[in-house]
Amino acid sequence: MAKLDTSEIEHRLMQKWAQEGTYQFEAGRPREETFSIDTPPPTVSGSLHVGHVFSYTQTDLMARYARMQGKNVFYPMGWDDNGLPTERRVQNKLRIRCEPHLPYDPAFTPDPDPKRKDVTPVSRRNFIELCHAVTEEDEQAFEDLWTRLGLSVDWDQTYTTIDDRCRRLSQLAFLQLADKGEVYSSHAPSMWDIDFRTAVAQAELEDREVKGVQHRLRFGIEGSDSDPEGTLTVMTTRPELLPACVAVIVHPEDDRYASFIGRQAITPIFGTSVPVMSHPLADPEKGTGAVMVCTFGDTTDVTWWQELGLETRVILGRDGRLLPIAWGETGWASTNVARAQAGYDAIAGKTSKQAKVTIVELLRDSANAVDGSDRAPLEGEPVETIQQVKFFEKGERPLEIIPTRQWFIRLLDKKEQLVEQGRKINWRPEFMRSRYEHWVEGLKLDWCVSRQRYFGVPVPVWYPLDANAEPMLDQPIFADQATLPVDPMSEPPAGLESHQRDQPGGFTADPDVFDTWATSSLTPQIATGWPDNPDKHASTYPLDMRPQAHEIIRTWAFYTIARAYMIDGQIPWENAVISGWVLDPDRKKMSKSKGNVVTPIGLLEQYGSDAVRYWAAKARLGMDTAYDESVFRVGRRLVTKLYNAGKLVIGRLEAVDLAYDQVDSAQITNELDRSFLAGLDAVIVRATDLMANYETAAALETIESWFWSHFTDNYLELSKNRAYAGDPSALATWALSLSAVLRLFAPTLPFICEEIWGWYFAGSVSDDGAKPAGNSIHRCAWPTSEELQTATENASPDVFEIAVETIGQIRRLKSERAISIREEIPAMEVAADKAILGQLSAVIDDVVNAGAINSVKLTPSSEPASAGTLLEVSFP
RNA sequence: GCUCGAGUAGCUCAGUUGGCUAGAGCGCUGCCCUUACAAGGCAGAUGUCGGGGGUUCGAGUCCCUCCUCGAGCACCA
Repeated sequence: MAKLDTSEIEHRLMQKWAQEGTYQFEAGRPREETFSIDTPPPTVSGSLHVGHVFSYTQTDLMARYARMQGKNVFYPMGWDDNGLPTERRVQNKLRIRCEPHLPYDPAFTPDPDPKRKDVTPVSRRNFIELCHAVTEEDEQAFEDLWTRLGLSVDWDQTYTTIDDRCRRLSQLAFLQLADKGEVYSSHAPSMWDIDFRTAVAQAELEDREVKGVQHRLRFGIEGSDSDPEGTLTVMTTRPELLPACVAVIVHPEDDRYASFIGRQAITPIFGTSVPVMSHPLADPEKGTGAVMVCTFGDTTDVTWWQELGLETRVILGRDGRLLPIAWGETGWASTNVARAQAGYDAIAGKTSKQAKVTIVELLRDSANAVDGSDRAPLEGEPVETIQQVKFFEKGERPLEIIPTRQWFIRLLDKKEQLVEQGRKINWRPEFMRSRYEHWVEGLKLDWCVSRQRYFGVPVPVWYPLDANAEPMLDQPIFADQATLPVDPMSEPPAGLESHQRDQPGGFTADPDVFDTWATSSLTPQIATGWPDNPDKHASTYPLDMRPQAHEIIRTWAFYTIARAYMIDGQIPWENAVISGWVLDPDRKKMSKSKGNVVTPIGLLEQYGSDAVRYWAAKARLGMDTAYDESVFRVGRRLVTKLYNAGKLVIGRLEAVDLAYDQVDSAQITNELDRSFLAGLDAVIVRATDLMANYETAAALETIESWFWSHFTDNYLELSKNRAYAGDPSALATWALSLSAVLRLFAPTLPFICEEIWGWYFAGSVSDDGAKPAGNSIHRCAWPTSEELQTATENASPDVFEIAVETIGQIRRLKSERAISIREEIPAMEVAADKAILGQLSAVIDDVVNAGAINSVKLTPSSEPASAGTLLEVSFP
């Protein structure tokens, strides 16, 4: 019991728990005795921030509570290391870039000098090896932080989303879906990031506001050359897509354009003949009411293109630059080939942004864009506007829609069932359910799972090559499920030889990898041992709890529910527990990109792990919380108080050589003690109820406020004299109540509670049910009413409250007179109702002792005391 | 535009199914070194419960409406 040194305690206990396997999952115990958690595998992209500390602590509270309820807690940890964030981090950190066509160089070592301007191209295999090396380093740092924070994770249950088992399960789950006809590949317009050069899924899109300029483009109408009214004007923010125009759409009931429907319009400059058609999605209120459809400017274009069977004229390449296009007899048709080609050559090879500028200049300069007329193709002045544009959530330039071949998992045919699955899950807080439902109901696309990247789980597919070495994409060769994981880029499919790779009549690999979510949506299966360890799976699945943040309801939660439904028709977990965000004092979300992040390890050093956990535990589930360091200080104060209270109580118990297993609650006969314990009992009942409902913050509030106002500030003060005098009732009460207090705080403050527990309670106690057994408080039972029953029989908390009110008034009188609490007062008078005085008289000795009162007079009064009090204390 | 959440003391927040005089912590003021604790203790001050209307014996809490902030989804020519 030296001076409190939280850092020393933390390091010592971290080691003890690891050595003793305090948090180990016990294989073989039945499902109903198990509490299993589908832990979010954090993205291993460099560093954890204070938001992680916040939400993972909230999960740990539930894990620890369940463990104290006698549950066999299954609390695994995963690292999500596959995917773009890792690739990007490795690229930046090591100054390299993956160039898949390069040969493997076993001797390559990166030069991470940050001053170096250039970037070294490396082979795919080198790149993947370096990704592994970097993530291993990061994962160790993450584990160290979690351990220091006191997460009661079973470190034997870990996985990384790129490890062999995850790659195998990810591929297996995909192949099983292929067997059921739930996956397909198609060459279709897809959301495409031109920087990462990969397709992205609907769930990874986000809208951002971008300044745009609206231009009015005048199209000619075929056969109306001489008619001054024979033009049609469209409005567009993407004039550079004019060569990709395939139709003009108007609303079927728009009278202005009724006579144009069914005729052909001629695009300015390029002289392309495109049909004028009607479709209800054209909004007469917007722009001119007439829209040009391009392949592809936005998702509505895709809809029109599909529903109206329009032509395809793609001009954007995968790098976001305009493709070279030939016009004329063998190329694209135009009423004026030379002019179309000249116009296009001016924009070919440019980015969309550059081409936009050029094409507007061309249109402006063009006096007679429409053949044989003088009508200027640009009408009026451009108008600036703010538009909502779709971005990849990790991207920096707007997404384009580019036709590519991608693999999809069918979801659109399961929307109703997936909403239904969501209704079987308890969402905490409940209102988060609506986020899930809105997302499912708003789904527009199947799940695009292929990515044109490198550090991921390979799509386990090859294609046969025909005699011309062209892949037969409609005849994919799926990998044998017994040989997973497989890398089609380095292994041949069953029945073929490596030398046939990329040869006519041979095979070629699908070069893509899966979307990270395609693997992380399987964490319930990965963690619980599906399908290799059926016993473990049966004893942990479906899991009890999925903790996660609200911004990934549409990705992780949704995909996980969908995968589980397709695998076994079940919900993956009973409870979706949604944490809030940590906001900085300006109420912006704290994130690395905003540069306002505080490093967690520094906080743990400064305030102690328990104090940081206290801050996380005080926040209500699902509520965003402002980052406020004063709460850490409050937590630290609580830790210090517990330490000191523990020192006082245990110091006394040891001074009289009273071991915990000698404590006899039948000796608790003093009314103050009994009444105090009755109040503790009420706190236990309420806290237990709240914890069972995942209301950890409210439970802590209940325990904490009682601890200060009843336990330390009043009960210990009131009973101290008796305890020092060796009164068995007081000593037994001290032992029982401190034991309960430590266990109530143990989930929130695991370090200090374990430390104090070790001074006295650990190992010295019997294993008779209510009394805790074992060497660690974290394997002990959560307090119950039963363990206090002997002492609290027929006791009411009221007597203690009356004593508290009396000592409170004594202190106030002394405070008003500016005298020390120890200063002796010769006489005191208490006026109150007879019944109150009766209760008070049973405990008055403790009150006058604690208040240093020499004599007391109890005066019955028929008048009620002053408003709000039961009694009136005065010093005559 | 639709949906969800939030609005309570200077700050951060709690207020169960309507019920005594609306609470806590921080901060602030004053007092007290009391044998666990000065990294402490005790005491004190502080409110148009976002605005308006309604239901009720009674509304921070229920209903209607409006305002502000945050978020999700949709639209986005």
